Amino acid sequence: MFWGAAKVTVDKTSTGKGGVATAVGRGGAVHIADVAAHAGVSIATVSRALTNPDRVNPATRARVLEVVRALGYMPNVSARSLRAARTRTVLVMLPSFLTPFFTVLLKGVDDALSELGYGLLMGSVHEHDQAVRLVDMTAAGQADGVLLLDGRIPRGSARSLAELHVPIVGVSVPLPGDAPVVLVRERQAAAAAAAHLLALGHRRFGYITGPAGNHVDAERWAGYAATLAEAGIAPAAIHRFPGDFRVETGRAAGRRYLALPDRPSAIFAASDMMAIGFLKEVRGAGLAVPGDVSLVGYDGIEFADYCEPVLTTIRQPREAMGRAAATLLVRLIEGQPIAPEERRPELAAELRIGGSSGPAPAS
Amino acid sequence: MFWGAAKVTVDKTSTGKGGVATAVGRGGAVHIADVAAHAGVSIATVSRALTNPDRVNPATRARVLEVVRALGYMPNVSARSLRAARTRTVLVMLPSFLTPFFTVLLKGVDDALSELGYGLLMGSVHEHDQAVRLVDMTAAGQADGVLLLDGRIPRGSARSLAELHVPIVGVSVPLPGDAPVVLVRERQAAAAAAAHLLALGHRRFGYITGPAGNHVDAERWAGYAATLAEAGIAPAAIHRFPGDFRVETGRAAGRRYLALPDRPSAIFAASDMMAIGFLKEVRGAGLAVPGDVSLVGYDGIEFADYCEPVLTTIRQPREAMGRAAATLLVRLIEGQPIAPEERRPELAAELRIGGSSGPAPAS
DNA sequence: CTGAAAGCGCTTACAG
DNA sequence: CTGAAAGCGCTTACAG
Repeated sequence: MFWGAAKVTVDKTSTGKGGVATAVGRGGAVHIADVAAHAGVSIATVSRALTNPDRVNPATRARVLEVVRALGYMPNVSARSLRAARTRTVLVMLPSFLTPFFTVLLKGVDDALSELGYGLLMGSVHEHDQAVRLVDMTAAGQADGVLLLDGRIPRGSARSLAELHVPIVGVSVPLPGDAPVVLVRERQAAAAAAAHLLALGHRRFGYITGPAGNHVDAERWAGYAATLAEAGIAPAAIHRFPGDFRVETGRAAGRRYLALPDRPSAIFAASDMMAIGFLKEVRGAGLAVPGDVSLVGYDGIEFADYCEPVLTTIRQPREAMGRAAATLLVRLIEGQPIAPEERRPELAAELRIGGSSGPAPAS
Repeated sequence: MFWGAAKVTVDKTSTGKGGVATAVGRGGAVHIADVAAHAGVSIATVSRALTNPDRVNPATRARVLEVVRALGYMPNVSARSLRAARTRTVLVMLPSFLTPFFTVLLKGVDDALSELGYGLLMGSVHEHDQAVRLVDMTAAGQADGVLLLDGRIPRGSARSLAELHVPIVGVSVPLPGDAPVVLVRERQAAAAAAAHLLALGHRRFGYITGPAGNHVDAERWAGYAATLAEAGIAPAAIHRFPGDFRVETGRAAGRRYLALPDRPSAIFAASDMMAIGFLKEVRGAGLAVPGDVSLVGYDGIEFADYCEPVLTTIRQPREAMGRAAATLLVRLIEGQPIAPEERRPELAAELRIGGSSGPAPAS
């Protein structure tokens, strides 16, 4: 699924027993020279038949491919990469802990990459030295490009990355220069959440934030606050609960909420995980959702559907985001032209109304 | 995080601007010859200073490493792998869709591998040709060994894998021969679930199964049924709902359950995801959990804690499982001796009582 | 402890 | 359309 050349050499055909088992059995030690000898051609021709089929006489090509199949030959990846100076592999930078959000994004990336004949190397972003390592790995010839899925990458590092001419594409993270970035219309989506809550009659609002400096958090807040402002609610009147997208900070927000003298009746959380944490705490304290407080999350993870009540949320097109980013990166790597207007695709996220949001309490 | 040699050459040191930026800036084109020239030694010495530090004079080594740092040299991975005939990379086979269960397992794998200086290549197992591809990839020199995390691999393929001498370690999946496998005491855990339900007074039981032929499903069923049998409940009297670990099949089980004339009062699901799906359906139909039906899941995913009510479940030591498997595989790859009694470690899984299980209804 | 040299398995101009 | 040959960037016996 992630090794492009596999399409050429294996698949259903080499599943059989016969010569294959023998060949692979002795340690996968079938080399291009073996194929050449069996097919009665030079190794150059074998190589071409595999990587540039149309530069080889059809009959010769057929013979070579038949021998490849019979012997179960698989080109050595290191040798190929070394010589060709490209790995057909992409380094995907993720947070060290794979959340349900990234899991699905990654599936989109994996599927697209696989179709394009590229492999996937995963890199977890731990505390620091992130960007440095990215550059190092690509510079060391381990990958042809980088997919930045983790918005937590510090801006400075992203800048140096771009300057270092490593093909890079971001998802929901602004990159300097003209590096392609797949975006989501965060403001629009957050505005829809605000409009939904306003329509239910709410007038006292809260917001559970993402981590400081995070791009999507800023956008979500901007869309939410702007729409509320249009309805006469000043941003300063919106109670902000600090969070970092994780469930624990949602719980902390819930506890802070419970301690408030004058509680908002509507809460918008910048992630579903935080909404779920908040829900747990306030329901645990005996509050009714949405009877006492309405709640809207963000992301649209599967689990939102299994909350009690079902979480109203903004569904991000995670798989499409991953696919779009992977496709752009491969085009970038392969030097295909990317028009300016294609560099910042903005995908739509949609409000999905569940049971966690309802009419404002009479109060 | 997944590239061993990074420890030698980079980390905090090369973060600076100076020469590094310049060197990396021109495309990472710093080669071992550049380092050798700057340090006034041969490339052989540079190579040794990096891979076999103690075979180099300390003063020479220090000088070389200083130049490496200053130039930001990173050995080319393909060249190194090609020459050394090893990649220091492990291929991890996973289901194509990363569930919360595998996500955490993978984190354990990643952490351990990283500490051991190994990289991680992810392979999703799609429908077929799975094992073939595994062998192909390792045979093609892309990885030094395989970690089998997906119990769905057909036995036959696993057998051929083992016969092909590819270093392989499984998690919760029996492998032929003496290939190491990290196991969990499934029977014991399932027995604990049964004992818990019996203690609550239940006498009518159900079981939501895993996919047909799955090893852990068989073990869980065996432990559950055996314990119930000791209490006088014949296995044939346990209602089996077919499932495959995924949430959808849990929902289907819920619908079947609701249609039953004589409903069991206690259900044990072979996965949390199925328990969550079941919960959703039966609560949606107005049943009370545990008032009408008690529910016990399996896995201990985080989300079990956010269900309403909190799911009683069997918590598997996912991270430890991943770490153990990764460690065994590296030992196998590096030819270190592994005593027979170390080849099948059995980790404990523990019952975690939540709110989804309660006293049997009076009826 | 260090260096010169072979060679890992391929791909790719360069001829023909 | 095909082949001979160079060479990708390293590591590793082999000498010294």
